[in-house]
Amino acid sequence: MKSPRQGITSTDVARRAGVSQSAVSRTFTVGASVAPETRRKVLEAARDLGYRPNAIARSLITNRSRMIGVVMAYLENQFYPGVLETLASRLQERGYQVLLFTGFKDRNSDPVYEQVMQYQVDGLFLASTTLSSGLSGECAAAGIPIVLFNRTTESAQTSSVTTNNREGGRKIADFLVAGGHERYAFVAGVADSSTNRDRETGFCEGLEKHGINEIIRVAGQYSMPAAADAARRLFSRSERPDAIFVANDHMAIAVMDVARYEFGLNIPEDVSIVGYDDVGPARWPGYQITSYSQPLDAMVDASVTILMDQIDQNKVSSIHTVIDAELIVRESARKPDHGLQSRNGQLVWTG
Amino acid sequence: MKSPRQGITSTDVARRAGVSQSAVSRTFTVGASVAPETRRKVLEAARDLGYRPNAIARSLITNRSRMIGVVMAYLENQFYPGVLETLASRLQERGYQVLLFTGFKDRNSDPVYEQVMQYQVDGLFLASTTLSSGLSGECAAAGIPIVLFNRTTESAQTSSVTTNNREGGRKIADFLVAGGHERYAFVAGVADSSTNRDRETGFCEGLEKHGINEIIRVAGQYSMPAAADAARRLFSRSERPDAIFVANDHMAIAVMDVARYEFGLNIPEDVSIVGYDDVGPARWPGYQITSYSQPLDAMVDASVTILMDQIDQNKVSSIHTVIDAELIVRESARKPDHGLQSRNGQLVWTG
DNA sequence: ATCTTCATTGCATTCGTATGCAAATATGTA
DNA sequence: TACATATTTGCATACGAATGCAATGAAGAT
Repeated sequence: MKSPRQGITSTDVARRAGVSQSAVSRTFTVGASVAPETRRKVLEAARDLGYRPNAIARSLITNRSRMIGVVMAYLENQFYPGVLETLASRLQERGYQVLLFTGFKDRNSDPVYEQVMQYQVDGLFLASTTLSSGLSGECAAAGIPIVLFNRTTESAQTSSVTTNNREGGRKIADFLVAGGHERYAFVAGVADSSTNRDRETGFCEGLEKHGINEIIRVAGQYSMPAAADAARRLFSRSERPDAIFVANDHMAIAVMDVARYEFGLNIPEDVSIVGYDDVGPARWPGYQITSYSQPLDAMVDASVTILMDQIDQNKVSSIHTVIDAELIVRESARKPDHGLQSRNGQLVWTG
Repeated sequence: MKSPRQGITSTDVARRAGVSQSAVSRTFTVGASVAPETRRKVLEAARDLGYRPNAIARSLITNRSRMIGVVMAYLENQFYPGVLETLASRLQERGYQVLLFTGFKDRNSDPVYEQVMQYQVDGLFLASTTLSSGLSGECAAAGIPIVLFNRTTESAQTSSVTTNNREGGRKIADFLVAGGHERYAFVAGVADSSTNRDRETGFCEGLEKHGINEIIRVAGQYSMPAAADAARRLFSRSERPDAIFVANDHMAIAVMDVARYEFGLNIPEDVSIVGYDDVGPARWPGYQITSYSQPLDAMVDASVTILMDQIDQNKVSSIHTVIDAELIVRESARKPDHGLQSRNGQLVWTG
């Protein structure tokens, strides 16, 4: 039981070291002019007192909080915790912190919006389908760089990092056609998300190119229960599809489980399933999902680069980075007899 | 392309509204004395200018950042993203933000430690096995309340929230014995984590009570690959165990996969597996893990309460909250013919 | 010894908001 | 109307660190 609650300030250190507060500040500022002897005295005093620079006070005067706002509506889809982890890691390497906004699935997201603006974040990493539009306008006006992660928009003042979702959809179509399927289905994510739209467009384009014009489309809302429902509808049809592209792995898992445990189907003998993201469970022996891999590290690096550049140059611009990705072939879909290639231990579809 | 980068301040608003800066501040401070008419003028001016209070500046003067530092070494175990999501949600409801520290699996955690201290967090939520000891001492000295989540310690100045891990271990022992097993094994987490230690102790106690003194112990390090290795060792023994308690579900999944796909074992016919946490995948049809459920919401609520109380009272104390939990019975372990009870749609072991 | 040059240092101010205090105004009472 | 009381307001200052500017001192050049 104690309650000091008032910290050691640079002035305290200065007094003990017998120098001015400025000298203390300069000691903790890289590139500032301090004599070696002064620095030594300051560091000693600082150590004795247990001094740490107050990041809040620094932020006020420098007008830089060194915090990046990270907005992720939910973390249930395993893809996002992974993103968060590497993102935090990369940012911390550069001396930036993560101010996290998440868990507002159902609640109103207005407060989030207010908080983001009040905390003077230096940049914003948006990985949430909702509220992208509102925030981006306001931030652009405030000169705060934004990067949309795994989604994009036409807005002139936000940047984005995605994989080539449209090409991904196309390649998946090619792959499934090469596997010799007959009835194709698509389990969609949230309809108005750019990512879902592009994957769907690409998939349809790809199938049409092969003369396939009938695609059964069901909505999975990027959620497991919704995807499971969608799967039930699919498998209850008289003409059951034998090739299903599910807009992400998170939903694909639900679809596979319904296929196996509710309809007794064998995968891939009875039905082929292809996912997107290549999340952890996709690699588990029970799933082995053939999935379009989103290279997480590269995507995060690209995002961080965009943010840092704009912060350093103090100007907001609109950069859209599209990362190359591959279709990793595992066991959840029938394999074509050509176009497969082994690349560092993984089988890849090269068409 | 633009670069304003200088915000609207309370003084700007004051000028436009024809009042003092104090009046503006008071308008945005709950409970402060402002005449309705003044407030109206201020709010109007604020809206016109797009003013938002600067949380950084406020923190400096109030000596409260309204940020809680959250330290989670890694998010791979699905339990933690769930915790993070509800925690962020609860904190935001109370006007607190989450400053997240994660992704330092391999890297040195010293910098993390420095950052936490510099950012003047009002409290600290520690869900990381490592670095708990170092941080807790320093924070206690600085008067910052800490709560250890899902781990505990004897330190007089930190609080903790856990389930009754020891009793959990005991109940699992009872359950497995009631199921009529013969050879028992334990797949451990990180050896020196309090959580693992308690679960193990309870499990051994429970078995001994039934006269079982031989338990095969292998180390899983709370990681899937390590747990898979551990499982391989277990199943390669001449006398294969038929009852395994795995210290958490994350590892249990790996153990089950190895059992099924590498050793062709049937679960629970050939081997019973019990996990801990009751994470999302434990409920997937392919796993259906019998697992000791950690009530996430209750644990988070308890943690938040502890932190908020101590922040409000401005004193650090040591509170250890132990939450009641239950063994949820599913299909990964042979079921006893007694002691089971259905409770809101789930089967629970009541011994 | 005198003058330049350059590195260090301290002073004073600044960032944007909150708040104690005293002044000013409004409200109620006799 | 005069006075007491309650409410509202602005002034001035504080929070902790960074930084432009001028002063100081040391080193080097002549």
